[in-house]
Amino acid sequence: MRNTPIAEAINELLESKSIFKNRDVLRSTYIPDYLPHRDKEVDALIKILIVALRGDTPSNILIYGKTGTGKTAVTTHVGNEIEKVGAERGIPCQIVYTNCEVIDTQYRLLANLARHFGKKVPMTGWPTDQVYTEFKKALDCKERVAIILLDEIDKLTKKGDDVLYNLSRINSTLEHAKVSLVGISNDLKFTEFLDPRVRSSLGEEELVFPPYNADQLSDILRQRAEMAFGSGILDDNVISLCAALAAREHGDARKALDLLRISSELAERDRSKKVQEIHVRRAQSKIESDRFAEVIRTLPTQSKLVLYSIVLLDRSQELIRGSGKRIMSTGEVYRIYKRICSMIDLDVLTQRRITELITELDMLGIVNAIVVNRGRYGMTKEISLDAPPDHIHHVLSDDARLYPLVGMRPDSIQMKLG
DNA sequence: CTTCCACGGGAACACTGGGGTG
DNA sequence: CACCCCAGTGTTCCCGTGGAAG
Repeated sequence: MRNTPIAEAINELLESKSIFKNRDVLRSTYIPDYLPHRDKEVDALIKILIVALRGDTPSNILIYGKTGTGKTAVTTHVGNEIEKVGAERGIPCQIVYTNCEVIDTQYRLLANLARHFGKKVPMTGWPTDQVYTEFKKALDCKERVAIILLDEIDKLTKKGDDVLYNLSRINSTLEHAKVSLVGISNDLKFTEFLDPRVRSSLGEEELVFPPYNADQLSDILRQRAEMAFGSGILDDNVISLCAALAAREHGDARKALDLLRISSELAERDRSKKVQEIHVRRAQSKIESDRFAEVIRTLPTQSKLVLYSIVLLDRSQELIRGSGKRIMSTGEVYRIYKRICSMIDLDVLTQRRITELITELDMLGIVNAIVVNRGRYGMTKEISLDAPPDHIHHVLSDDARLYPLVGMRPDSIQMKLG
């Protein structure tokens, strides 16, 4: 039987043995039975939540820690175990996990909770207090303890802390059920802007997860690698390198796992039998540039246009005064923005709005923008690109709406400004 | 002391996608 | 069906404010 070249390539790839035994354990969403170097935190959490199994209401908890310090893993793990033990002993204890980055408004949070307890709530349409009432009714229909995990709780507080206020005092209005809240945040200061009553109620107990150091990260990686690979797949220094690179970034275990997984995938694509240091290095830069491209690609059109303006200015400044510092002001960016907006027939937003979009680009790490006071010459943001302009330009030019602009010379825009 | 330019908070508005009611 | 209500999002409008150069 004859195969086409493509079919042969597919067959070859299929038959070549994967270096993975189990790829999924390298994902940061996988939660192993034992979490290395988190015994203290697990213990503390159990001690607080255990009262749920005696039918009491556990204290509300706030958990802090940078990304990849195991907050979510520890919390969900402990939660699941408590729920399981409760079920075995016939004690009604329910854990509800909510990620507030996805479910980031009062309505959505309450609707989600209500649905969890079996109510049918439409995605939109109802007044919020009706959803709240429905949720309460569903919850209170029998004796139970509900532990509500609010991951990334800081994302919720921006849009009004009314929900948190209502939830934190819900116990006084319940007859049968009991609720305790576990907030997870990577922002230590997020309670600053909270209503003091909410703050004190939410933070009855506080736990802080310290970052992992390189040795601890190595332990975590070794544990996962044992499950993920057969023996002899990883070069000796691969794990310590992943750990070291991730330790440099505030001890982020997610980053460490991503590095290990991506570098193994790269090795596999290379049809290499082993994962080597070079694969880790390549994974490192791949992760970085993928993140960048992804962030830029998913930007709203208006933000893309602002960014495009900045890229154009960045280039033209180079033309004008050689390789200068390439710093521009909001006013300059806005002038260019208006120009190219009309060129591609898009609504021109106000400068007030553009200021905000620039601030967002700054927070995404695509540009640098610092506010300065230039005395007689007023106040502005000093803006500069924080990534290779060509890279940004390349990603931006993939957007169909920006086609008419691609290839336009920066100096032509300068000229048209007159 | 004035002046300049934009920052950034806050209110108000338009619009969307979904109710429920007569 | 028409009609009004609601939450949420993105935006505009208005405006007080900063702080060094002139």
